[in-house]
Amino acid sequence: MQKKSEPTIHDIARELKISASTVSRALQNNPRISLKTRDKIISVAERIGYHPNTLASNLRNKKSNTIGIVVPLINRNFFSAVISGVEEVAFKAGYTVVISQSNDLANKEIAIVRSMFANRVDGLIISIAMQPTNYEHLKIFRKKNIPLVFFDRVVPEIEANKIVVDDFLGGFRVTQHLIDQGYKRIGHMAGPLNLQTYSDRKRGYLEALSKNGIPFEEELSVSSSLTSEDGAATAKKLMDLPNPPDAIFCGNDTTALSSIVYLKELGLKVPQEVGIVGFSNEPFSRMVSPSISTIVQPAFMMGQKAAELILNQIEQKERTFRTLVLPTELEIRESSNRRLAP
Amino acid sequence: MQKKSEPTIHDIARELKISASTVSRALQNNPRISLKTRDKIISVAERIGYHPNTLASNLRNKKSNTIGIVVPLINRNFFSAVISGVEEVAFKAGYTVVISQSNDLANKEIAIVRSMFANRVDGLIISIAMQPTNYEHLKIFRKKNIPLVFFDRVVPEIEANKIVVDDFLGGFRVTQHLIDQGYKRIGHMAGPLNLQTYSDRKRGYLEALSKNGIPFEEELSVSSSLTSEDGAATAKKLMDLPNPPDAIFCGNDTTALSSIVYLKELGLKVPQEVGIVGFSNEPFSRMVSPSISTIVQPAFMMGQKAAELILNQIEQKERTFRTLVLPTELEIRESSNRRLAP
DNA sequence: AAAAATAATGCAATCGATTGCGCAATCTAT
DNA sequence: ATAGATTGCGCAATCGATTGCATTATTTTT
Repeated sequence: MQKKSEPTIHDIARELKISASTVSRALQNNPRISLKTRDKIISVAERIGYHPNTLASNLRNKKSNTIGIVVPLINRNFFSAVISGVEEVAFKAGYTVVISQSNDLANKEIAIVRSMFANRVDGLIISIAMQPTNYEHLKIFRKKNIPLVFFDRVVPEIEANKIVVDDFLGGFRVTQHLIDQGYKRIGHMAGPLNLQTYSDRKRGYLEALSKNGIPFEEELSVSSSLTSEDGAATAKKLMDLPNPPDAIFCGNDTTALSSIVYLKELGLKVPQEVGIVGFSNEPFSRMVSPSISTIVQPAFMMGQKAAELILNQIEQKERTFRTLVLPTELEIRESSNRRLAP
Repeated sequence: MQKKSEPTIHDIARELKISASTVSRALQNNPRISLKTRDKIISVAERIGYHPNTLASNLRNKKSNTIGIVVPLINRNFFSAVISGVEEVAFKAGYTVVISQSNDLANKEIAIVRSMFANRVDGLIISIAMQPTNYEHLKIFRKKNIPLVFFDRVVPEIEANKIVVDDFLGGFRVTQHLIDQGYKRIGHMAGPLNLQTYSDRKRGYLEALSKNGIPFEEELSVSSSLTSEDGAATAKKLMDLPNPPDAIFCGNDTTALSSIVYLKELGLKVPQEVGIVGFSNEPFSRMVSPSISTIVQPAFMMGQKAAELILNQIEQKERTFRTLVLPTELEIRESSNRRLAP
């Protein structure tokens, strides 16, 4: 269907027998235009239903007033909380936020990032997909000097502002906590180790074992994509070992939950017989039974910081790159708390 | 920082001493350009790192190849599944999808929708916020003839393609099921009744009561925003009644879960003493204990259909408006199943 | 009242890609 | 060899908003 053509500033100009320049300036409250003229312009604009064409404006200004944000999955609470944080700050500053998800697939991420670039976003905030690539699609943001902020899952080789949580300390604390609870054989359900997030958590795990004089056994750490299905499968793998663990530090809450379900099926009691700790504090974690001990990340704040960083970059206040490391907290709940267990 | 100016088709043209028209046509594989010239153009384009400026192209074409989707909350499984369905179909058809969330706030919804309009999305798919408005921001899509598809939460007074699930039948089945299980006094935790979704569910509930000769008592139906907190508060309200219900049909799974938690605190057994059914099948619902009976909605399919409808409209294959009603299924789990309960 | 200063507005180019129309070069047919 | 067809490409306008520079209208100054 033929697009009805929208009224433009030229239509307003024609109606009032003035120039489009004047209309444009009036609509931007440029003081060079008299109040009288401006009022006339505004009233005509309203009458004919004028809506500025941002495309034209963006083209001319080389600026879209839009910030792109790319996450692996929007339905992970951690990511949606980060998004909300970004939105809060960006909206206040007059920016629009466009969200996309990569589904952890490299190709989709590449397509999305290209499209955002093509649409000339003023900045990009991204947590990269699990599936590894060469990150050429992100390097062009650096090359073209378009503000880029990584959060949570970062690309070490690209120079940019980055915000991460202290995954190492998180992993360390989880493991130390399990040891303190008297668990003797602690397994680890790791994420893809090409991502620093997950390798740091594992390093924390190893460090805690080592500090406590517990030898690490390769078979006790299994890496996967951390979907719900992976959780059950990995739990099975671990429990099928000749010498199975009596506690599992899971890479996220989703796998922690599916592990608990699997252990229940085996007739094992959590936390009495097997301790479980997750990571990221999904909302269901405190509601399920047993409630899941987990690492709480300041997701909303992470989003706020990411937005602040990118706005600073866009507005050229900053020329150096920083890596912010945000703190995490261990929230001890039932799934790892033998002392409180009935 | 001065935006480094991107190479354009004019740069390519200058380099090869040909016109920009030719470059433009070559890059679109227009047969009017000879293979030899095209190859030269493409190789120069690659060498100098040319990336088309979609803004300019969209402006000229009055088309952005973008579909907007607005949902109340991206971290509700139902909505993120719909989004995934939309994305799947839209990507295949060569469209980009931009996602935004209204947080159920009218003002944010208005701002988002305006911005999408200003950016000239080719179509908009929306599930409206709980907070009611006059929907002027959506009516302009109709006025300007820009394709608009409502899903789940629709605006009855606006003529457009709509996709809903059979909420009435869903509500009916839930209630009938509870009656079949022998529950005698069935409460209902309703959503905001200005939304058809929720009023239909309530109508289903009323119809089932009536069919079974059970008189409806006003105090047994409480309306709220259905957040987790609302769930616990409403459950308290219902259980504090002089004659409290022995079953609750909750407006969603989130409130079903928080109700269960609250009932447990009261020392009441679910489903033995109180039966609970939710709506929408969040992933946690089958994992928690007791697992939550719920209504399964074909969310992903809903997204696919929404995308198909909007693509048809964009490509002018359709001129009439339809309302698709998708089926739902009752998934009986532990929270309402007295017979299986230990 | 003429000159100078100030205020208000217009002209035309620009952002980058697209496209109708026309011109020139090459090829085909007679 | 020449009219006619075909192929390959360029000119210039267009999409809608913005802005440096000029121009005109108005006010102030002497």
